[in-house]
Amino acid sequence: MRSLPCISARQTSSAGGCGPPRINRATREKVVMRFSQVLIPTLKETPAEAEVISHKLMLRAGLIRKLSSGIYNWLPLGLRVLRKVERIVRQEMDRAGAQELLMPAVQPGDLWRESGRWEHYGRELLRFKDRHDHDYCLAPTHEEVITDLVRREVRSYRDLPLNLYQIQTKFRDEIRPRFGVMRAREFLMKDAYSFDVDEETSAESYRIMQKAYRAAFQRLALKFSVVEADSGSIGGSFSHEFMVLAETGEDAIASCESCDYAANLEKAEVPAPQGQTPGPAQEKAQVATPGAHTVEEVARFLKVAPAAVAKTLIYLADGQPVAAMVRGDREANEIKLKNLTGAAELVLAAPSAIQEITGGPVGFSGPVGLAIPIYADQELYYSGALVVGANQADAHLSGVHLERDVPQAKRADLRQAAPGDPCPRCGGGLAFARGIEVGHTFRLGTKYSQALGAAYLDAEGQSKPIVMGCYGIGVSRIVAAAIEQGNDADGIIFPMPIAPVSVAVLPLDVEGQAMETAQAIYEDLWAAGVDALLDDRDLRPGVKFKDSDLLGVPFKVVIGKKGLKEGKAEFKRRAGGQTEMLDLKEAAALVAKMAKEAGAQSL
RNA sequence: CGGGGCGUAGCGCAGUCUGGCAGCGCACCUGCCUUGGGCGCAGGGGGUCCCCGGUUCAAAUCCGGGCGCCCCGACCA
Repeated sequence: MRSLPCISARQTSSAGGCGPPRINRATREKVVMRFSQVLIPTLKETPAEAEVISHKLMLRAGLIRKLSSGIYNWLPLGLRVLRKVERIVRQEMDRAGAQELLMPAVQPGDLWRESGRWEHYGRELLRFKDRHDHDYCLAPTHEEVITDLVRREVRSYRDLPLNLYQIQTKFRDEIRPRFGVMRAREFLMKDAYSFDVDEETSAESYRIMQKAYRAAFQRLALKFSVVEADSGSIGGSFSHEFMVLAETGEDAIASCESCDYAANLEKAEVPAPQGQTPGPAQEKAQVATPGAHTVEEVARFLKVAPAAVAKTLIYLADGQPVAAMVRGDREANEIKLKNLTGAAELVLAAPSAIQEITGGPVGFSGPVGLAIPIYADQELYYSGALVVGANQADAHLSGVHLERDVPQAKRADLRQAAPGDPCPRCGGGLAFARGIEVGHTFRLGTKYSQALGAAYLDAEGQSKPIVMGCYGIGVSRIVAAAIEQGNDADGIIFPMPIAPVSVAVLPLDVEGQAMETAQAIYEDLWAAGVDALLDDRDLRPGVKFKDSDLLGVPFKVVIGKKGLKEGKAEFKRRAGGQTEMLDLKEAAALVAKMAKEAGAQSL
């Protein structure tokens, strides 16, 4: 029987006597994954702060602990998961030809002023001053720094293309951190930046990253979907999001049932209705609608369908009032409106502002006579007679025809896609799902290279701006996303490639043959390149089973009296299935083989 | 930032309305027992009742102020 290479024995309180030899503290180069020695503070009860399942389970399994709102400690087992995710991402980036570097988390404000984002990024950018009273910020992303680096070091088209990435802690002062590490303020992110001579080669770099992302998420064993997305404050022409599909996802996704079109709901295009727009059907007329504020109330009062009513929403776009109109039974898409107005900030106007702008109270706004920019959803042009607010209390206008009565309105795609809408690409049906954004790829064009003067000399000696792309993966968020996808009543079910350990070895008796056998299997597994956790605690079997399940360890090897009598170890998969009896002599080798086939990699 | 809620032992909570010994379960420590799915019995330790101020003979409890956290809405990997 093997024994550990320790010089002096260490006893744990739980063993309470002459247990098996322990690893010497002074000589522990050897990996220690003994439950009694690792900090794994599992909880029976769920802390009150957690709402979603991944957050609850990460706390209960002792993977993380909160330090402050949106700021977490990663405990030993949680860190192992994080490191495994990180390693897969790193390997796929390297494979795709990207080069790893590391940039500072603390960055000078002046650089952000140069790109214009010191003013535009908003409160999410955590700013502070150093002792010399100079502005600094905690980096939420690294376009400025990487562009600054490249503009200094890259001169010639011969230096391009270039793809640089890092895996680093970011800080975004989220308005409302929630769901544990899912939406934390401090989080671990992989961010890559590509630099190319023109749009064509930049598109190729983009394709390479897309491919690397697909490979990474496949290896992470996550169910995901790639969708078209809004590029938000990062900017650029277009972008894709990688969504892990989960009911609790914060994003809604629309995808075509016939072709491969898929988009974030906030981006999903709505095609214009078919056919000719009708002419005016009625004369415009004011009607009394006492107390009818909502579309429902107005429609019921006037005995028309909600679709015959047009909502007029008053927004402030960078402080300037604008009106947005959608059909009464539709939802306005604020992202689309924001992009149409080109505003950095778009908020619904407060009731007092609405009164001031329209002359009427909330619920009675309408486009007729409004002296502010008006954006009207294209669908509204297919009605010959709309009901709209009259900009005075208790009154609406009926028979309104947009082209006749509101000629200055800008016709646009302004509403949220909804069930029943056709696919904007092929006309097929749209399906709706929810997802967690774990990756985002952007074509940046020359936005940052022009702002910061990152240029190269082409073969003719002409100076040209470098064409950029940027590519993010939320490493810490993936851990939460994986748990959202893999859990049951007993706890986490980790995919093998990112499990904190691949195998839990449970001796049901911590003295004698069971413990010796378990320890031998534990060591053989490590020797075979499979990481294992030995539950050497002197506790009842039930506790060990529960903890092992809670932690989501994919494989379990149980050594108990029953099996030992027959020279067998018991093997069970966390994801389900029958218990198998393995011959003790080959148990470790067999389990190691199965673990590797399932994607196990020792950390 | 707006709206709602919470803050009492490591965790989950009761006590607060109606001021009067600071409690329960789990966890932890000791002993016994038990040993195949969070076992049982006995004993024990542990409190800035979030902080500051006020009212009162007396404050976890009432009043004022502050801080922290969670949930619902607008931002993002």
